[in-house]
Amino acid sequence: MAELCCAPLRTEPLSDLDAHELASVLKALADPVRLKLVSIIAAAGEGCACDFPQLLGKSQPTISHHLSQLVAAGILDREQRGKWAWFRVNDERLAEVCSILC
Amino acid sequence: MAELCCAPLRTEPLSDLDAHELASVLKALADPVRLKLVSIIAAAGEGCACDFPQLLGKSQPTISHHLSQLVAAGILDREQRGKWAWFRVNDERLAEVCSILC
DNA sequence: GCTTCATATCGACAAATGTCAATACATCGA
DNA sequence: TCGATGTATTGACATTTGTCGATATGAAGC
Repeated sequence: MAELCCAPLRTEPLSDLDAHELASVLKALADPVRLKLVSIIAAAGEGCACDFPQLLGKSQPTISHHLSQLVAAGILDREQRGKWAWFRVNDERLAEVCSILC
Repeated sequence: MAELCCAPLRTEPLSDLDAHELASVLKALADPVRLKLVSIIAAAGEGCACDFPQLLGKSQPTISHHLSQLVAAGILDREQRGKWAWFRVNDERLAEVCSILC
Protein backbone atom coordinates (compact mmCIF):
# COMPACT_ATOMS: atom_id res chain seq x y z
CA MET A 1 0.00 0.00 0.00
CA ALA A 2 1.28 3.43 -0.92
CA GLU A 3 2.40 5.69 1.88
CA LEU A 4 0.59 8.83 0.78
CA CYS A 5 2.86 11.12 2.74
CA CYS A 6 3.08 14.17 0.51
CA ALA A 7 2.25 17.77 1.32
CA PRO A 8 -1.01 19.43 0.28
CA LEU A 9 -1.48 19.92 -3.45
CA ARG A 10 -1.27 23.67 -3.38
CA THR A 11 2.01 23.95 -1.50
CA GLU A 12 4.21 22.54 -4.26
CA PRO A 13 4.05 20.45 -7.44
CA LEU A 14 3.71 16.74 -6.76
CA SER A 15 6.65 14.47 -7.51
CA ASP A 16 6.14 11.69 -10.02
CA LEU A 17 6.06 9.15 -7.21
CA ASP A 18 3.60 11.07 -5.05
CA ALA A 19 1.37 11.70 -8.06
CA HIS A 20 1.21 7.99 -8.84
CA GLU A 21 0.54 7.01 -5.23
CA LEU A 22 -2.23 9.55 -4.76
CA ALA A 23 -3.71 8.67 -8.16
CA SER A 24 -3.87 4.99 -7.22
CA VAL A 25 -5.83 5.75 -4.05
CA LEU A 26 -8.17 8.15 -5.84
CA LYS A 27 -8.67 5.58 -8.60
CA ALA A 28 -9.78 3.08 -6.00
CA LEU A 29 -12.43 5.57 -4.87
CA ALA A 30 -13.44 6.72 -8.35
CA ASP A 31 -16.10 4.12 -9.10
CA PRO A 32 -19.81 4.28 -8.25
CA VAL A 33 -19.97 0.73 -6.92
CA ARG A 34 -16.94 1.23 -4.69
CA LEU A 35 -18.22 4.58 -3.43
CA LYS A 36 -21.51 2.96 -2.49
CA LEU A 37 -19.64 0.16 -0.71
CA VAL A 38 -17.62 2.68 1.27
CA SER A 39 -20.66 4.77 2.16
CA ILE A 40 -22.71 1.74 3.22
CA ILE A 41 -19.89 0.45 5.39
CA ALA A 42 -19.09 3.88 6.79
CA ALA A 43 -22.69 4.65 7.64
CA ALA A 44 -23.19 1.31 9.39
CA GLY A 45 -19.77 1.23 11.03
CA GLU A 46 -19.02 -2.12 9.41
CA GLY A 47 -20.40 -4.40 6.73
CA CYS A 48 -20.43 -8.08 5.73
CA ALA A 49 -19.43 -9.06 2.21
CA CYS A 50 -22.37 -11.45 2.14
CA ASP A 51 -24.86 -8.54 1.99
CA PHE A 52 -23.35 -6.50 -0.83
CA PRO A 53 -24.25 -8.48 -3.96
CA GLN A 54 -27.96 -8.07 -3.23
CA LEU A 55 -27.62 -4.50 -1.94
CA LEU A 56 -25.78 -3.33 -5.04
CA GLY A 57 -27.21 -5.62 -7.69
CA LYS A 58 -23.78 -6.94 -8.68
CA SER A 59 -22.44 -10.48 -8.82
CA GLN A 60 -20.45 -11.94 -5.96
CA PRO A 61 -17.16 -12.00 -7.94
CA THR A 62 -17.64 -8.37 -8.92
CA ILE A 63 -18.22 -7.31 -5.31
CA SER A 64 -15.23 -9.33 -4.17
CA HIS A 65 -13.10 -7.64 -6.80
CA HIS A 66 -14.16 -4.16 -5.71
CA LEU A 67 -13.64 -4.93 -2.03
CA SER A 68 -10.13 -6.20 -2.80
CA GLN A 69 -9.30 -2.98 -4.59
CA LEU A 70 -10.50 -0.89 -1.64
CA VAL A 71 -8.50 -3.00 0.81
CA ALA A 72 -5.39 -2.80 -1.39
CA ALA A 73 -5.74 0.98 -1.47
CA GLY A 74 -5.96 1.10 2.31
CA ILE A 75 -9.48 2.50 2.30
CA LEU A 76 -11.11 -0.57 3.86
CA ASP A 77 -9.85 -2.98 6.53
CA ARG A 78 -10.85 -6.63 6.25
CA GLU A 79 -11.58 -8.95 9.15
CA GLN A 80 -12.46 -12.63 8.91
CA ARG A 81 -15.21 -13.81 11.26
CA GLY A 82 -15.82 -17.48 10.76
CA LYS A 83 -16.87 -17.90 7.17
CA TRP A 84 -17.70 -14.26 6.74
CA ALA A 85 -15.60 -11.30 5.70
CA TRP A 86 -16.32 -8.03 7.47
CA PHE A 87 -15.10 -4.62 6.44
CA ARG A 88 -14.58 -1.28 8.13
CA VAL A 89 -13.53 2.08 6.72
CA ASN A 90 -9.99 3.25 7.47
CA ASP A 91 -10.79 6.78 8.58
CA GLU A 92 -7.15 7.80 8.77
CA ARG A 93 -6.66 6.88 5.13
CA LEU A 94 -9.58 9.01 3.99
CA ALA A 95 -8.34 11.85 6.17
CA GLU A 96 -4.93 11.59 4.49
CA VAL A 97 -6.52 11.98 1.08
CA CYS A 98 -8.46 15.02 2.24
CA SER A 99 -5.40 16.61 3.84
CA ILE A 100 -3.63 16.44 0.50
CA LEU A 101 -6.54 17.70 -1.60
CA CYS A 102 -7.51 20.61 0.65
CA MET B 1 -20.94 19.54 -14.59
CA ALA B 2 -22.32 17.47 -11.72
CA GLU B 3 -23.67 19.30 -8.71
CA LEU B 4 -21.93 17.25 -6.05
CA CYS B 5 -24.36 18.22 -3.33
CA CYS B 6 -24.63 15.06 -1.25
CA ALA B 7 -23.98 14.57 2.44
CA PRO B 8 -20.72 13.14 3.81
CA LEU B 9 -20.08 9.49 3.03
CA ARG B 10 -20.44 8.25 6.57
CA THR B 11 -23.83 9.78 7.27
CA GLU B 12 -25.81 7.60 4.87
CA PRO B 13 -25.37 5.35 1.83
CA LEU B 14 -24.91 7.30 -1.40
CA SER B 15 -27.71 7.26 -3.94
CA ASP B 16 -26.93 5.89 -7.38
CA LEU B 17 -26.93 9.41 -8.80
CA ASP B 18 -24.67 10.86 -6.11
CA ALA B 19 -22.29 7.92 -6.42
CA HIS B 20 -21.96 8.48 -10.16
CA GLU B 21 -21.46 12.22 -9.81
CA LEU B 22 -18.82 11.89 -7.12
CA ALA B 23 -17.10 9.09 -9.02
CA SER B 24 -16.85 11.23 -12.13
CA VAL B 25 -15.11 14.02 -10.24
CA LEU B 26 -12.77 11.62 -8.46
CA LYS B 27 -12.01 9.92 -11.78
CA ALA B 28 -10.94 13.26 -13.18
CA LEU B 29 -8.47 13.58 -10.30
CA ALA B 30 -7.30 9.96 -10.36
CA ASP B 31 -4.50 10.25 -12.89
CA PRO B 32 -0.85 11.15 -12.22
CA VAL B 33 -0.62 13.62 -15.09
CA ARG B 34 -3.79 15.42 -14.05
CA LEU B 35 -2.74 15.50 -10.39
CA LYS B 36 0.56 17.07 -11.39
CA LEU B 37 -1.28 19.62 -13.52
CA VAL B 38 -3.53 20.52 -10.59
CA SER B 39 -0.64 20.76 -8.15
CA ILE B 40 1.49 22.87 -10.51
CA ILE B 41 -1.41 25.25 -11.15
CA ALA B 42 -2.44 25.35 -7.49
CA ALA B 43 1.09 26.03 -6.26
CA ALA B 44 1.63 28.83 -8.79
CA GLY B 45 -1.89 30.25 -8.49
CA GLU B 46 -2.39 29.87 -12.23
CA GLY B 47 -0.75 28.19 -15.22
CA CYS B 48 -0.51 28.52 -19.01
CA ALA B 49 -1.26 25.51 -21.20
CA CYS B 50 1.78 26.41 -23.26
CA ASP B 51 4.14 25.37 -20.46
CA PHE B 52 2.71 21.95 -19.58
CA PRO B 53 3.89 19.74 -22.46
CA GLN B 54 7.51 20.43 -21.59
CA LEU B 55 6.95 20.40 -17.81
CA LEU B 56 5.23 17.00 -17.90
CA GLY B 57 6.92 15.38 -20.88
CA LYS B 58 3.62 14.77 -22.67
CA SER B 59 2.45 15.80 -26.10
CA GLN B 60 0.36 18.92 -26.62
CA PRO B 61 -2.79 16.95 -27.54
CA THR B 62 -2.42 14.79 -24.44
CA ILE B 63 -2.10 17.83 -22.18
CA SER B 64 -5.06 19.49 -23.87
CA HIS B 65 -7.12 16.34 -23.32
CA HIS B 66 -6.27 16.20 -19.61
CA LEU B 67 -6.97 19.90 -19.11
CA SER B 68 -10.36 19.47 -20.77
CA GLN B 69 -11.24 16.66 -18.40
CA LEU B 70 -10.30 18.75 -15.37
CA VAL B 71 -12.35 21.69 -16.64
CA ALA B 72 -15.33 19.43 -17.39
CA ALA B 73 -15.13 18.07 -13.85
CA GLY B 74 -15.14 21.59 -12.44
CA ILE B 75 -11.69 21.24 -10.92
CA LEU B 76 -10.03 23.81 -13.17
CA ASP B 77 -11.34 27.09 -14.58
CA ARG B 78 -10.17 28.12 -18.04
CA GLU B 79 -9.51 31.65 -19.18
CA GLN B 80 -8.44 32.71 -22.68
CA ARG B 81 -5.79 35.44 -22.82
CA GLY B 82 -4.98 36.23 -26.40
CA LYS B 83 -3.68 33.07 -27.95
CA TRP B 84 -2.99 31.45 -24.61
CA ALA B 85 -5.20 29.40 -22.33
CA TRP B 86 -4.71 29.97 -18.61
CA PHE B 87 -6.02 27.79 -15.83
CA ARG B 88 -6.79 28.22 -12.13
CA VAL B 89 -7.90 25.67 -9.54
CA ASN B 90 -11.54 25.83 -8.41
CA ASP B 91 -10.95 25.70 -4.66
CA GLU B 92 -14.63 25.38 -3.85
CA ARG B 93 -14.87 22.27 -5.99
CA LEU B 94 -11.98 20.57 -4.21
CA ALA B 95 -13.47 21.59 -0.87
CA GLU B 96 -16.76 19.97 -1.87
CA VAL B 97 -14.98 16.70 -2.59
CA CYS B 98 -13.23 16.82 0.79
CA SER B 99 -16.44 17.64 2.64
CA ILE B 100 -18.01 14.49 1.23
CA LEU B 101 -15.05 12.21 1.85
CA CYS B 102 -14.33 13.31 5.43
C1' DG C 1 -12.57 -37.40 6.70
C1' DC C 2 -16.82 -35.13 4.01
C1' DT C 3 -20.38 -31.50 3.08
C1' DT C 4 -21.85 -26.93 2.99
C1' DC C 5 -21.49 -22.32 2.27
C1' DA C 6 -18.86 -17.77 1.94
C1' DT C 7 -15.29 -15.78 -0.51
C1' DA C 8 -11.46 -15.48 -3.91
C1' DT C 9 -9.44 -16.39 -8.32
C1' DC C 10 -9.48 -17.45 -13.29
C1' DG C 11 -10.77 -16.70 -18.09
C1' DA C 12 -13.07 -14.08 -21.19
C1' DC C 13 -15.22 -10.14 -23.06
C1' DA C 14 -16.93 -5.33 -24.07
C1' DA C 15 -16.17 -0.73 -22.82
C1' DA C 16 -13.43 2.99 -21.26
C1' DT C 17 -8.89 5.26 -21.01
C1' DG C 18 -4.24 7.42 -22.03
C1' DT C 19 -1.44 8.43 -25.65
C1' DC C 20 0.27 10.50 -29.97
C1' DA C 21 0.55 11.98 -35.08
C1' DA C 22 -2.04 14.46 -38.17
C1' DT C 23 -5.17 17.91 -38.85
C1' DA C 24 -8.46 21.63 -37.88
C1' DC C 25 -9.59 25.78 -35.43
C1' DA C 26 -8.66 30.29 -33.28
C1' DT C 27 -6.16 34.43 -32.25
C1' DC C 28 -2.89 37.89 -33.05
C1' DG C 29 0.29 40.86 -35.68
C1' DA C 30 1.92 42.49 -40.07
C1' DT D 1 -6.15 39.14 -45.77
C1' DC D 2 -2.31 36.34 -44.73
C1' DG D 3 1.02 33.89 -42.12
C1' DA D 4 2.46 32.33 -37.63
C1' DT D 5 1.51 30.24 -33.45
C1' DG D 6 -1.26 28.29 -29.47
C1' DT D 7 -4.98 25.14 -28.64
C1' DA D 8 -8.62 21.70 -29.78
C1' DT D 9 -10.25 17.81 -32.36
C1' DT D 10 -9.87 13.53 -34.96
C1' DG D 11 -8.39 8.86 -35.78
C1' DA D 12 -5.97 5.13 -34.29
C1' DC D 13 -3.88 2.07 -31.09
C1' DA D 14 -2.42 -0.50 -26.84
C1' DT D 15 -3.63 -0.81 -22.17
C1' DT D 16 -6.67 -0.82 -18.41
C1' DT D 17 -11.11 -1.59 -16.33
C1' DG D 18 -15.72 -3.49 -14.91
C1' DT D 19 -18.32 -7.38 -15.35
C1' DC D 20 -19.82 -12.20 -15.07
C1' DG D 21 -19.80 -17.49 -15.34
C1' DA D 22 -17.09 -21.17 -13.93
C1' DT D 23 -14.07 -22.86 -10.74
C1' DA D 24 -10.94 -22.97 -6.76
C1' DT D 25 -10.04 -21.98 -1.94
C1' DG D 26 -11.08 -21.73 2.94
C1' DA D 27 -13.66 -22.27 7.21
C1' DA D 28 -17.20 -24.48 10.13
C1' DG D 29 -20.04 -28.36 11.47
C1' DC D 30 -21.20 -33.16 11.11
